[in-house]
Amino acid sequence: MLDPKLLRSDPDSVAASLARRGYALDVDQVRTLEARRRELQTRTEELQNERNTRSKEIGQAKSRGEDIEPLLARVGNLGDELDSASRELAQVQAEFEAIATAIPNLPHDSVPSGQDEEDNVELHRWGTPREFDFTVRDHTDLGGMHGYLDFELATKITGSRFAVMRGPIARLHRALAQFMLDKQTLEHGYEEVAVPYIVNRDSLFGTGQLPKFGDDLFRLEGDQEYYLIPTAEVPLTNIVRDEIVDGAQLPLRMTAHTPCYRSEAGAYGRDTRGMIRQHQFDKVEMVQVVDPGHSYEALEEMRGHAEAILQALELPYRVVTLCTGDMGFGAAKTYDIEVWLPSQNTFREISSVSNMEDFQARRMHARFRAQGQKKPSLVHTLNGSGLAVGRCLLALMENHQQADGSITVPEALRPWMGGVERINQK
RNA sequence: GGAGAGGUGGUCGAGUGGUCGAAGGCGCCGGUCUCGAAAACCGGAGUGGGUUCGCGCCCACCGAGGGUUCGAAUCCCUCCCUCUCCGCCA
Repeated sequence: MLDPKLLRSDPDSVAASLARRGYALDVDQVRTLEARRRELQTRTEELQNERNTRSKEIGQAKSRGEDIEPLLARVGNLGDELDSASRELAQVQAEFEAIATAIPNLPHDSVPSGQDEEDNVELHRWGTPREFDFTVRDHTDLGGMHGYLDFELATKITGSRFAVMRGPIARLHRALAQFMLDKQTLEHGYEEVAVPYIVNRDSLFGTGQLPKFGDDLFRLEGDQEYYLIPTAEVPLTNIVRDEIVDGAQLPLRMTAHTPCYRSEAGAYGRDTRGMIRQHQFDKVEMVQVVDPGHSYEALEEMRGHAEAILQALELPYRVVTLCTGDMGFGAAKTYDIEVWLPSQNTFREISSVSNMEDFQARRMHARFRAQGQKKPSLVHTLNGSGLAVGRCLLALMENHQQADGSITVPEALRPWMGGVERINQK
């Protein structure tokens, strides 16, 4: 959520900034609502003041043993007037709120303008895609050779966009997650957190998935309004919801390995083959809660934490700065890390690292108190994949495949694979 | 599933219709003392919002939402949550 004060005081420059990301803010509507709000709020508060004053007088008169009848008469229909005024005010405020919570974050000045992924700007590349002297198999074929990766089975058990992994591939998947967690906790200073995979509406509102993007979520049946998490960003970031953190404790660095559930509504027909786009996938997520003065340093740092995983796994990748049109709802700036996929002869997203600035913090009322500061201020929140485990698995299979279909385990990963150097096809 | 207890400020905790935004403790900030610190003592400070150039003034907030009343932390209703015991269970 944007700062409502900014939205009120300077809707024109807010609109200009939003226009960069293709969002048309109805400035006239904001102005009209704001004028009405001001009028109604002033009136309501005046009436409340009057009621309070009169009631106090009655109380005092009563305690002195005086007759309160004349005072009661003076109250008249104050209550009715107040009622209608506050009702109208609540309505206008709700309208304003509905508009405000649906507005995406303002892009940072350093974010390139653009419409879609075509306009993203490459920052740098790492590694060189391998030259293969045999016909490259994609991960679906590699995994399918001996039933280590079975999509048909998953379709029977559940439906489309699910996978069953078995044997060495299941182990490789597990090893990757463990490796990533250890890297983030032992080398990059994150605290490992185990979180619920089911969250409530408030949490999803806090990180920005609700109210606008409910279609992308799996909602559970039952009395409670519960949802499966689309990413560990939700439970991790909501740790600081409604909290005032001691400034000395910042930055908070937290990581979690969780499954992620996405309905992928609107993605029909895209990436239907293989495990690029699944309803359920594992991810190691990084979240930082930082002092606003340091959030862009933290963003660069987190990008490095994600890159370190790919480097250790010897997977070529590139980093792009998302353009204004391609950024997520709550992000002020986002880097995507895209891993090389030989079968597709292109780079595919494997991590997304974003600075949300105070966008989520304002929705969550996540604040901190700086040393010696009287007033709490909003924190900045950041999140990034470190990394998507499923996509990492398929990237590893494809990039490190051999002519016979076996897969070389990168050296850095072997300790998590019990020393296994190569996954043979039986 | 059954029975009970409870949700109050950064935190703990008092408060059952009228200057209660709320005692007290802890923690925090400032001061005195000290070479410095600790202790002790004195003082200060809730959060959000409106309005004003500003001092300030005003409004809301005691889990959430309704209701009763001139007036609600306090009474009534609905809901949510937490804890304890029993049952069941990984």
